[in-house]
Amino acid sequence: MVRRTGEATREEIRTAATHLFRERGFARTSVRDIAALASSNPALVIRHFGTKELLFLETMHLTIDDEPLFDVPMEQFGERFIEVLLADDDIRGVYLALVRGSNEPQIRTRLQDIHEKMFVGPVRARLAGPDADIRARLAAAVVGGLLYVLWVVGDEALVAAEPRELVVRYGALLQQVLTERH
Amino acid sequence: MVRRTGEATREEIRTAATHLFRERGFARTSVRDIAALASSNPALVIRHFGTKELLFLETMHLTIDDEPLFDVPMEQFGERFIEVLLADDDIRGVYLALVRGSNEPQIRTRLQDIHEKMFVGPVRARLAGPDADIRARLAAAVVGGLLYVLWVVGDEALVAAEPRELVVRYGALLQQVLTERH
DNA sequence: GTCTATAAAATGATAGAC
DNA sequence: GTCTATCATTTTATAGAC
Repeated sequence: MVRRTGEATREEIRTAATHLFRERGFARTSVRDIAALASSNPALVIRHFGTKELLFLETMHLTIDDEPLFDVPMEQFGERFIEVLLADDDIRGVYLALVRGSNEPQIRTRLQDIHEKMFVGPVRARLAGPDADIRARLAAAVVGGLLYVLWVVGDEALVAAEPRELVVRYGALLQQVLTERH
Repeated sequence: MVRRTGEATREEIRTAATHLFRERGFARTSVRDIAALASSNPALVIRHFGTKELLFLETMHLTIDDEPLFDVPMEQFGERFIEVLLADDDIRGVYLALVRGSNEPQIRTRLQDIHEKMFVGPVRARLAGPDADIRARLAAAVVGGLLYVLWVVGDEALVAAEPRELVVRYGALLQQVLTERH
């Protein structure tokens, strides 16, 4: 067997780090906290992952299944997109940790990557024309605005609103932007 | 004379703090840094302002002149609003510092206040109907989305774009959302 | 009001025994 | 691979002389 017992420890540390970074963010999570939750010790955390920041970058990532998830008619894309984003529980924690940690250049770069792949990409794939890129980026700003207001700012009226109402209203709004009837 | 020399020191500390908090944010600005820039010392900073966080809250605020600035026809409001937000140099630094520091409950509360007064308020004042509040909040999310994408994420294509093009395109987009032609 | 000196605590990371 | 002990630094905040 090639497998070593270290692999299990490594995985426990990774799990603990994922949990804590999502919950408290980068700055408020210490290497000691992670070690404690993983029933390990700080030295091992560093030994396995190098630095706290490398561990953060290794755990804080997001992916989106574009093709299968958005196999809906184009006129329902706006609503469906918002629905998927708000339904996925992983997104919120990772997103918040990245936004609040974005003072660190590496973390900000990760935020850019995720923004590009999760927001800009899916939208641009559904637009055409010479200005498709900038239109997609502005539509992605609209999408990001909802997550920002719900999760970073925490607009109390919107947080307390019926999720379905948010999906319908903001979905329609996004759709309107994408369709762009002048 | 009632004025004491302490007032000048206090003002220098306030100025230094404003500058550094805008430039580097809360976490990356130390009381020592502020004292050094103010040609003072850490003890005096604390003596005058209590804690670093109180000093942060005293310096990081924004106001908007609603009435005089938005004295334009309603159909130009969207573009004008975006134009004003992007033109004001104070906003960016304060906004970034608040977003990145929003792990701290007090800082997040301040962000909520500013969001309410700067974004939700002006928009809602121009909407009517039973759903004016939620529509204003969703439109404010759209507005926040642009600042978020430009300043927090730093979408390189948008940052590099002609400011005028952003104002025109995103202004039209916001206008469309406010006018809401179905 | 001002400042030097320092307290008190927390942090990321490392050395070296096992 | 693991862990104890600790280094080295940085932080906010305070005590007390002037």
